This record gives sequence, C-alpha cells and structure tokens, in this order.
Amino acid sequence: MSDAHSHTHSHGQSCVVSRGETEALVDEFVASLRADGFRRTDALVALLRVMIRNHQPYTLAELAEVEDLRERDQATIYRLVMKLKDAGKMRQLNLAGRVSYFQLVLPGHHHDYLRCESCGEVQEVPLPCALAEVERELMHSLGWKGLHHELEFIGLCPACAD
Amino acid sequence: MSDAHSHTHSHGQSCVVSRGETEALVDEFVASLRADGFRRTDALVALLRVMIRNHQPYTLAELAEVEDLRERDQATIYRLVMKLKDAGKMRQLNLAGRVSYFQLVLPGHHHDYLRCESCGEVQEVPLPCALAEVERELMHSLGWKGLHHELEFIGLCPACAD
DNA sequence: CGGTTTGTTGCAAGCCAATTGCACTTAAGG
DNA sequence: CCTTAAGTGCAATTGGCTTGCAACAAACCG
Repeated sequence: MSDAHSHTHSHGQSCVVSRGETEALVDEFVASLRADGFRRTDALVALLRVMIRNHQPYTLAELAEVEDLRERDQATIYRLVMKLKDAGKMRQLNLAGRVSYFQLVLPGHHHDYLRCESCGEVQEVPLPCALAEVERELMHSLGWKGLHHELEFIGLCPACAD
Repeated sequence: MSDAHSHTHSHGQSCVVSRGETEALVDEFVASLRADGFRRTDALVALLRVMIRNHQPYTLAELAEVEDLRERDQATIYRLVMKLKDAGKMRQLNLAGRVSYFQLVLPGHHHDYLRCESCGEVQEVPLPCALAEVERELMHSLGWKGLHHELEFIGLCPACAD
C-alpha cells in the first residue's frame, strides 16, 4: 500500500564547484570546524568534498555510496553528519517520508525543492525565493528567533505526468 | 548527540469544528469515500471525527491515543491512514525527523507551520500563504502537474529563545 | 621526536516507528 | 439470510537510524 520511491533519486545538477576550487573551500571549511573540536580526518574531508562540490541534499545511504566513503562504516558518516548538524553546519531536510536528507549549510546557498510523488525525483526550484521577508515578519510579530525555512513543492514531474 | 524532541508536541488550536457540524462533515466525507471502496466502519468514523473536528497534523502515535481509537490496533489506524493517503484524502507531512505527521485534505484548509528546533513545538503560521501563484508559475514553466506544497519555518519559539 | 590527551572509527547490537502476512470478522449488496 | 470483498487484530519483520565499547589516530606538549 502506498507507493515506494525506493530507487535512486536524481537530483538537479545545481551548484557544482570546480575541482580546484572545491579543495580550497574544503580546507577553509575544515579550518572553521577546528573551533568546534573537529579533527581533519579522511572521512571528514571526503564528506565535505562531496557535499561542497555538489551542494545538494543527500541521504545517509547516498553518502555511503560515494567515492572515498564507500568502504567506510555508515555509523561513521552518520556521526559526522550529526556532529556537523550540532555545530550548525549541516541542515536536516525532511523531503520524503522516513528518510532524512542532509545538506551542508553554505551561507547564501538556500534552495527550495520540487518532488515528484510518483517517481521520487527531486529538483531545485529555479526561481528566487521570497520568503525571507515573511520570516522577518514572523519573527517580529510572533517573537520567534533565528528562522529559516524548508519549502517543498509536491506533484508529478513532466515524465510521470504523461 | 543531536537533541531529542521526544515529548508531546502542542499544536496550535486552529480549525476546531463544532460537535454537530463535525458529524455532518464526517457523513459527507464517508459518503465521498464510498467511491474509493471504503466501508463505514467504527474505526474510520472515529478517525475522521478526530481529524475533521480538529484539523491539524497528527502522528500515528497521537492518533492511537485518541478517544475511540485508543483500544484499536495501531496497524488498523496505519492502514486507514495509508488508504486515505492513496485515495488522495490524506497528506503526509514531514515536519520533524523520524515520525511522520498526517493531516486530512480539506479543500481550502491549507496551512504552513512554525517548528521550534529546541522544544519541538509546532504552530500554524497565522498569515495567508501566497505560494499558489508560484505553483502556477512552476507548472507552467516546468511542466509539473498537480502541485501543492509544504512549508515549514524552523527556529526558536519565544519560550526557547530566552 | 616520543608521550599524552581526546576526538574518531569499526563492529555489532539495539531501538522504534513503520509495515506486512495471515486468519478471522464484518459491512454492503443482493 | 448469504456471499463477497473490505476491514481488523495479532504477531512478526523491516529498515533507517542510534549507541556502547574497544581499538585508532589527530593534535598538542614537552
């Protein structure tokens, strides 16, 4: 009952960074992490390399499939992701049902998503997001602090719509 | 590692329907469900009574605690919810991490939510939502069909913000 | 450069919401 | 009533996380 979505989701290509530029960003990122008690380990570097080079949401399972992380324990990746999240450097997105997606927090790289409820495809919304103003209004009128948001449009992708 | 949020979340009161009016809406809802092969069972009526009278997102666990559903098997509730979802009458919201929330689809009763990342409190956004136009634009320019959306603002509620 | 401290990792076990198989019950429609 | 297909309870399984523990290895110190 209820459809499955258990295949590999294709993400929109979005935000790909060149090889050399990635290394510099990774170094910078790791350096900033030192303050949070992180050490420069192979696993951390490999994880950041992937998530910086291709800035998009990944499931833990997807990360475990990636080059240089493939042969690592999933618990290791899990703990890295969680620690990054605790440090405020990682965001947990609840795009689909029971699996969580994770995406690095890179200031100025916010995105909303479209998800196909038939095939599970996820793609970025190619329009600027105008919710920052709503956030400001909510913080002002309701007293909430530090708001960000998660917006997902759900429907049928062109391929599944027939 | 990573905070827990495992307590009972308080939902904003929102959309409460009077006792008598609820019964009428339940009857109407059940009637429309006949077309999808549903039968009028006690469990279905009890479920709809709750979810129509107080139109808000519920977890399966919360539903299982409710009057008239308390002594029922959780698998029964689960299957009702899934079948309603398959019939397009129920929406699965991914508000928090591990657990899913479900909310009946009642045309014209759309809401966005605010969630506190410290205490887990969820409340409705008390502002009109202006994304219908974005949906139209996306369907037109990208060829997606039947779009709806899920929008959640995340931050610290007034109580947790100090 | 060794030695110490403390974060990191692998492995395996555990957790828990969700999911399913099966046999029994019951609503709906003759 | 009687038949049929949907609904239900119970128990068992799945699967994505989550954790305890002992072995490792960065980072730091003298």
